[in-house]
Amino acid sequence: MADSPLVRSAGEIPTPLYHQVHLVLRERIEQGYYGPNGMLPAEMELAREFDVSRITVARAINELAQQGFVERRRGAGTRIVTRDLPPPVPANIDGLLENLADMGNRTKAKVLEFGFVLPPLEARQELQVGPNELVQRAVRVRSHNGEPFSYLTSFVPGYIGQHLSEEDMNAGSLMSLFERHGIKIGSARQSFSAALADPKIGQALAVPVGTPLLAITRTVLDIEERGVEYIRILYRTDRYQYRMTMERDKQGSSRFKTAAGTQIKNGG
Amino acid sequence: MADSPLVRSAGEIPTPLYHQVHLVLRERIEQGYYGPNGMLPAEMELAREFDVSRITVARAINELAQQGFVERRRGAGTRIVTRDLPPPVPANIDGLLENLADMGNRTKAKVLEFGFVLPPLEARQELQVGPNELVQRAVRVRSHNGEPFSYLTSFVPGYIGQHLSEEDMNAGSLMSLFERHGIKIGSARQSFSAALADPKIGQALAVPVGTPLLAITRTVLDIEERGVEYIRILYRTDRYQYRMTMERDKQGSSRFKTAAGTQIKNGG
DNA sequence: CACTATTTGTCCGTATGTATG
DNA sequence: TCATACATACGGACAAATAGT
Repeated sequence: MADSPLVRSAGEIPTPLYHQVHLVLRERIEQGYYGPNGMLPAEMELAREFDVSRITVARAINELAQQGFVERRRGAGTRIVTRDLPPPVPANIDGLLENLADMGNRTKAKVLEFGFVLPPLEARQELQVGPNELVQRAVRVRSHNGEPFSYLTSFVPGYIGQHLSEEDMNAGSLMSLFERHGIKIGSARQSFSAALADPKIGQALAVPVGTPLLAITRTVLDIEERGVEYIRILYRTDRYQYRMTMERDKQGSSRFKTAAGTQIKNGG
Repeated sequence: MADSPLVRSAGEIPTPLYHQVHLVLRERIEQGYYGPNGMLPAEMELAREFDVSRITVARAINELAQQGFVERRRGAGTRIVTRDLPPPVPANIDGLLENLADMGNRTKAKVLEFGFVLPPLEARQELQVGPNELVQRAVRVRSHNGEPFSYLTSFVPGYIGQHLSEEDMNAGSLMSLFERHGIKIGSARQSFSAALADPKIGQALAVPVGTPLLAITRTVLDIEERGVEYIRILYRTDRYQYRMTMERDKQGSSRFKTAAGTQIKNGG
């Protein structure tokens, strides 16, 4: 019952308490934590759980009500409004899979920033470029059916980036662009993490600040193991999922053969 | 030069101006916008650029100085600190990889909740069990070197769960337990998302409420495609990363062979 | 119908944080 | 550095609506 503290402004992140509570409640509602057509716990109960004052909880809930997530009635409590039609589970999961190279074909990218810069540390390490070597940096937002779902910051070594114009970045996949310029993709490694939307990213993805985002960092190498692209992608989790399947190999060992793909969710 | 506008609290997002300025400046420095060993523009200049008061800019810069990104000297301006000595890349990345079955061996799990329940909707769908069929539910926290890094909620069909005691859940991997009871793991599918720590999870993982977490949802099937386990895992991103490598196959097609693994980060 | 417990709605006073000029 | 204005957050108090007995 002793709960973990929220981030007081004494700490690191100066985000108002009521807004933090708001975000957590919003996510719970969307995840079905309180059930469909359910009731939110009473203000006092939530105040105890989050260890804040009732007024702070009330303000968080009022914003939920203002956004149509709940309905409040004095004396009766707070009812969760059922957003019609819970997102249908796709009938054919595998049919919706898209691999890395296909991604560009079904989506559109908009270039927000473009230029040649001295790369940040991680990019330098991953791409194995010198400390004073310029790399091409691009910030883009990728959309599907006009709905933004990912925010990309990419770094490409200068000797490759010279051949890529800003218009190129608008186009489909970088993979096909690379191929066209004689660069043979050899391998890629990527890692998964999570991050919060800050004001800039939140605006670009049309989500509130503080929304949790899936973060994928990827390094692409050519067949001679030279760094070709270092990219960090932030995904809206309500519009995008990274899926993978693993199958045991025939030997029955503990190793799995894996296949990865992504799924863009249907409109919400 | 024209930058995206800051978000006044009058608008949607209640993030202090000085912190927004702080974030933008920090990113510029990391991206090399002002060059290495460069000087930050004067406070008044930045104040004009961001259209805020000089004091607001000063506060943002002071936080940068406190975090070691810049050095301030009265009358001389603000100098960007180059931090060389990049954090050493682990000598052997692949040596740190752990696959699914190995996970249990190096970590300890603590059972927080344990019992037989009617499963929530997604669990029922994934495991293909009837609406009134009981399944075993367990909530655990997994730790490495005494540091919690993941929060697991698992569902196992009743006919399997009968054979698994609460003590079993403390032990190593479920995979080896399954094998011991004659269940042949066939395949698994998982998807990646992100979520926020609520008070309960925040306490279990020792992070503040609102911390972004990597969320992995996994369904394990036996060789006859029957659901064996449905599990949702929330990971601290500062202590855990999910990595995967992809290698182009020999045909040169757009398909990749993938191998996945996880890395528990060293203590911070 | 009244009585009560619960819950939301509203106000006060106070303290601190934020942002401006 | 100061004065000012506004936002945030707290505890306390009370009123008003609701549901159950």
